[in-house]
Amino acid sequence: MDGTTTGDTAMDGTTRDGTTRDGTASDDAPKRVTRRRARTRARLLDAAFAVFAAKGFGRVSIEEVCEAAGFSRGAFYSNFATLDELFFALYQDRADLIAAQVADALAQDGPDLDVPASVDRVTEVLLLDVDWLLVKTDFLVHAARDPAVARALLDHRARLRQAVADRLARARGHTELPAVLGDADGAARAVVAAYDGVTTQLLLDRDVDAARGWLRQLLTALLTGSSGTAA
Amino acid sequence: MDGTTTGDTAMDGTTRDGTTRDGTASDDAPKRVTRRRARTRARLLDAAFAVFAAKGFGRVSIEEVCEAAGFSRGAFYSNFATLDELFFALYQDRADLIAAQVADALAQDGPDLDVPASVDRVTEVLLLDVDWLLVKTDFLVHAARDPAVARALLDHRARLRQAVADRLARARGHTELPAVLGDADGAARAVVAAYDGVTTQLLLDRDVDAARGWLRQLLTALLTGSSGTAA
DNA sequence: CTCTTCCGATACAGCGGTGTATCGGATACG
DNA sequence: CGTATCCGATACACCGCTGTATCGGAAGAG
Repeated sequence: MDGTTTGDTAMDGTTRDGTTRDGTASDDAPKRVTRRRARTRARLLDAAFAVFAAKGFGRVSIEEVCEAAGFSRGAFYSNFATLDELFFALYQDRADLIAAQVADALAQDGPDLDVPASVDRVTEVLLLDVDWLLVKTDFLVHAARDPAVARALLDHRARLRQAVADRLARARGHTELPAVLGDADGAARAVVAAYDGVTTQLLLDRDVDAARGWLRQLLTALLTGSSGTAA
Repeated sequence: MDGTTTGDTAMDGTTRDGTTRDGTASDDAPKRVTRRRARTRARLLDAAFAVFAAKGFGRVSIEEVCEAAGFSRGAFYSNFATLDELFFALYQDRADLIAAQVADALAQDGPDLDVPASVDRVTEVLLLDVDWLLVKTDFLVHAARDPAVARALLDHRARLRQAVADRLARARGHTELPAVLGDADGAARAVVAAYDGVTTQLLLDRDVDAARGWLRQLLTALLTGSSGTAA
């Protein structure tokens, strides 16, 4: 998880660090980290996020991203090989961030699970930023047609699901969970599915509060078997 | 639901039937239906579906659609004003078809609801064609950034949800449903959310059978409170 | 401070797609 | 069967964007 791609799969991160017209060998060890470079890269990623959220990945040109970031195309081509590559990096960064936040939210209460409280915290994190959901869905659509990208997304989802499953398993016995969904992993899958489902609706009506309340209700229903009202 | 758009909102279906260089008034009544026209339009739509499914709406040009349909761009511009408009029409057609199939599947058993059987039938219909799910998700992404389109999609979803809710309400008393989700409408929302959630996963792993089984399990869990195994 | 290295700006072809205007052949109608 | 109409094919001008090659100035090392 160093930021660059693994190497053997598609989406080969051969930008310029190592290959190109220097002619030197293609070691994946960048000669120097160079501070300025990191800053422009970050600014490019931020600008790209904003532009993608506003117009959708499919309708964005490299030039637009550069303009939004205050650079010219030279900067882009120095940091990325293609727009897809930038998109991938962008997703990776933000997804890791979210995953950490979720893990954090799940770790906050003691060994016995306080379902409503946990659900509230996780819901807060997951449905915080509509722009992120927009970009994430763009990425889903993108991944659905590129196996390599799909794999990365599946990995990320698996990590999230695992965190949930661990949490649920740890609580088994303390708080009784309805066995209707199978083991903890099955329950975790259900949680993720609920999240995805609510996300879809949220993208259309843009009502974050409603989505949060609704996700809470859905999750507590799934996990406890009783309604979790009181918005 | 006449095929063309409502008129006052965005996505104005002004193609050529009524306006353009004829100069005549812009009645939405096309002068003549013209049989050939309908056929080419249908072929364009079919070709577009295939191309969209394969490459994604964002990566498809008008020219590609025409080539796939065996026409030249003249045919396209004669039938649609923009690619967005075609996409909208395409979605409308297929969505109506699916809605009808679902309604049909729901109407098949008697007044008391046979949950597993109904779930099986509906699941079969909804997760039949991965290509459709791909296009549908493209459309979602599209709608998420265009309020007019979002509205159309929300309407369609509302219709589906209503069909489910009606079916569930009709069964109240005959088959006891767990009240954890609130009224029939709440349960219907849950059903839709489960569908959307499973769809997301399916787009990534492309495992239709697993998705069907999983959706079945999820739905029966939600609607009966007991696991619905035996794949 | 000097010098090397690196990075991003600029210039340049070139392609692919768009939208429009025009025309010849197909189609429905009497 | 003739004819008015409609439809789709063809040709044309036109950007917008891409990718590359080159260069001047910033940043780090000594």
